Amino acid sequence: MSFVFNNRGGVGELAKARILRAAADLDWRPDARARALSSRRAQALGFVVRREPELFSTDPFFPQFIAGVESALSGVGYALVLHVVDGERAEHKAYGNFANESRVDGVFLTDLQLPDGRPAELERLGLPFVLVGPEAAAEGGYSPIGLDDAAGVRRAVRHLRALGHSRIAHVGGPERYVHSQVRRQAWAEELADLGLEQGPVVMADFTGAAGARATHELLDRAIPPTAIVYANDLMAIAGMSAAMDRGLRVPEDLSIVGFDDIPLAPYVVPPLTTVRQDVIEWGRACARTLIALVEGREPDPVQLPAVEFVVRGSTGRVSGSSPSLAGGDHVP
Amino acid sequence: MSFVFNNRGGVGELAKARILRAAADLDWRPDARARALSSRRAQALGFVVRREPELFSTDPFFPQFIAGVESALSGVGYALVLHVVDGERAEHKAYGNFANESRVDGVFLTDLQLPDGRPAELERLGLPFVLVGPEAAAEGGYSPIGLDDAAGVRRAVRHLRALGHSRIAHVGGPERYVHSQVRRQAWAEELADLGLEQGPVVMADFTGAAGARATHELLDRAIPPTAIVYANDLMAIAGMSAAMDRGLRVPEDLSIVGFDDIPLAPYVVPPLTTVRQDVIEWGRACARTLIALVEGREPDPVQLPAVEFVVRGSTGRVSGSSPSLAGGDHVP
DNA sequence: CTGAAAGCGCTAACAC
DNA sequence: GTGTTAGCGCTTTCAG
Repeated sequence: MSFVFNNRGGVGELAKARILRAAADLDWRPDARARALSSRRAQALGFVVRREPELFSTDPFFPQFIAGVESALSGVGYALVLHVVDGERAEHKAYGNFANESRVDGVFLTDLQLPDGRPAELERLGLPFVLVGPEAAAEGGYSPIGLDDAAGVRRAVRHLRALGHSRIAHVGGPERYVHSQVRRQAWAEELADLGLEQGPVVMADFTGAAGARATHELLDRAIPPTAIVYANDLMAIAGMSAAMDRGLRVPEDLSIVGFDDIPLAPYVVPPLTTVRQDVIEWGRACARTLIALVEGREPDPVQLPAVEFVVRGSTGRVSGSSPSLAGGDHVP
Repeated sequence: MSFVFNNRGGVGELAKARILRAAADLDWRPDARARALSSRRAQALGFVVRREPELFSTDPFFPQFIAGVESALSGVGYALVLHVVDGERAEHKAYGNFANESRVDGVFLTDLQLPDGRPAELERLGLPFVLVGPEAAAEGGYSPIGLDDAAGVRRAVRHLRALGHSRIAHVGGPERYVHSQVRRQAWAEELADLGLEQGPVVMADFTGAAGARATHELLDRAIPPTAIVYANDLMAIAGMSAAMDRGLRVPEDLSIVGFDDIPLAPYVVPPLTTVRQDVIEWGRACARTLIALVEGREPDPVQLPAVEFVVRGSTGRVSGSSPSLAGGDHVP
C-alpha cells in the first residue's frame, strides 16, 4: 500500500486506483510522524529568521519569500517550519535543534554574510541547505540563488545621471550583509563607470530612524548631494521625510531612490522611485531547489526574472541652483 | 531515561543530572519524529494564513504575531508550522492535512469571520485551537484572545471631535472580517455618543489602491468630510496621498487617522496619527494559551496591554473655511 | 505482482 | 527507584 503513496512501480494500475479511491473516501492521509520516522525524512523544510522584531515586520522580503516558498511546497506535501530568533546564539541553537531532532530535511539560509560560518556548520550537522542571496555571497563552493540586485542599483545611478545629477550619495544597509555590500559596490562602480566622483556613503541599519539620521548626515555636508540612493524603501521614505523637514523639496532639490518597491511606495508623496524584485518567484525557486537537494535529485537550473527599475515621482532633473539648506522652515 | 526528558518523577536527582550532562556532552536531543510518533504529539503548532501575497507582505500583523508566538515557543520545544494559502478551499485542505497527518497539536485561527465555519471544522477534526481576534468574534462558546481595537478607534474619534471636526468619515476593511466590523462599529458608536451625525463610510480591502479609491469617493461627496478614520495605515497613507493629489492639505483641510502604527507611520509626510497595538505580546499570549490547551492544562488568564493612540502630524484643528475641492492642482 | 514482518527511536506501561 | 518491553503507524525488505 505504501507503494502507492510513494509512486513506486510494481502495483497494478487497477489496485492503485482502488486504493487511492478508498483513501480519498475515508479522507485518509498517511500519518506524517510515522512516515517521517520510518523513512527518515521529515517532509518539512526549515527557515530560521534572525531579525529584530521591528525589522522582521518591516522587511517586505520575508513575507514574500515565505509566500513563494509555500507555493512550491504545498503541492508536494512538504511543510515549512519557521523560527524567528533574535541573536547568533539562538540561531545556532535553532539549526542544532533542526538537525538533532530531525525536524526538517533542509533549510534556507538568508542574510548571508562574508565570511559566514553557517554553511560549514550545516554541513557538519548533515543538513542540506540553499543559500539565498546574491552571487557574490558564494562561499566554499556553494552558489547562492538570488537576483542581480546590483543591476537595479546601477540602473538607478544611470537614471540619476541622465537627469543631470553628479553628486549622488548612498545610504547602505548593515555592512555585515553581503547584499548591503553588493548594493553599495554597484553604486560605487556605476559612479566610476560614468566618470563621476565617488559620492559620500553612510552605512545604516535598514530602519527608518537610521535612514533619517543618515540623510541628515549627508545633507549636513559642505557640499550636499543632489540625489541619494538607499538600500531599502523604508530608509528612503524616512530620508525623504527628513529632507522635507529641512525645507528641501523632493525631487526639485533632492532626488530619492529606494529599493524593494514596498506596497506603500506608490502612495508616499511624492511616489517613490525604486527597484523591484520578484521575491515570490525567488522563494519558489529556492524551495524547488532545496526539495530536489533533500531528495537527492539534481536541481533544475533556476532562471529568475531580472529586477525592475520603477520610476515614480521622487526623482527629477537636478535644479540649476544649489538647494537652500536652511533648516527647519518648510517650503510653503 | 525518557522520564528525565519528560520531567516525570521517580528518577534520582543524581541519575537525572548525570543523564542530562551526558546528553549535553553529546549534543543529543530526542528525535522529534520518534517522540511524536510514540507520544502522539507533534510538539508543533500550526498557523495557516489566508491572504493574497500583497496583503500578507503589507500587513504588519503577521510578522509581529509570528515573532510573538515564537518567543513563547522556543523555550518549550515547540515548533511553528506555517502555511500560506490563497483561498478558502486551500485553507480547508490545510487544516485537514494538519489533522490527518498529525503534523501539529493545535492551530491559531485569525481573520475571524461571523459566522465562521472553522471552529466547528476544527472541532470535528479534533484539533485544538485558539481564536485570535476581538471579543466580538466569540462563537459557539469559544472566546477569542484579542485586544480592544474598538477603544483605539473611539479614542481617535474623540480626538478628532476635540479638534473641532464634526464630519468624520470611515474607510473600513473587508466586511467579512470581524475586526473590520468592530472598528467600523466603534467609529459609528462613538459618533453617536458624541451626538454627531453618522459620517459616510466606505468599506475597502486594506490595500493602498482601495484606500485611495475610497478616499476619492468620500471627497467627491457634496459635503465632504473634514476627517477620515481608516481601518489600517496602508489605506490611510494612500488616502493621504490621494487627498494631496486633489490639492488638499493634510491636516489643514483634511485630518487622517490610521490603524496599526507601521514602522513607516512616523516617516510619512505629515507623520501619521494612528492606533498602536502590541501585537508581539498578543502573539505570545495566544501561543501560551494554545500550548496549555494542547497539553490539557488550564490556560492562564491573559491580560493584554491596552491599545495606544499615537498623535502625530496628520490630524489637526478643523479649518474655518470649507476646503477647496478643485481637483488636480497642487497647493503651491 | 502481493502479503508478511522487521524495524525507525522513542514513550509509557509494567514488572523487578 | 530502576530496568524491560510492547507498541506508535508507517516504509521497505523479503518470501510467497
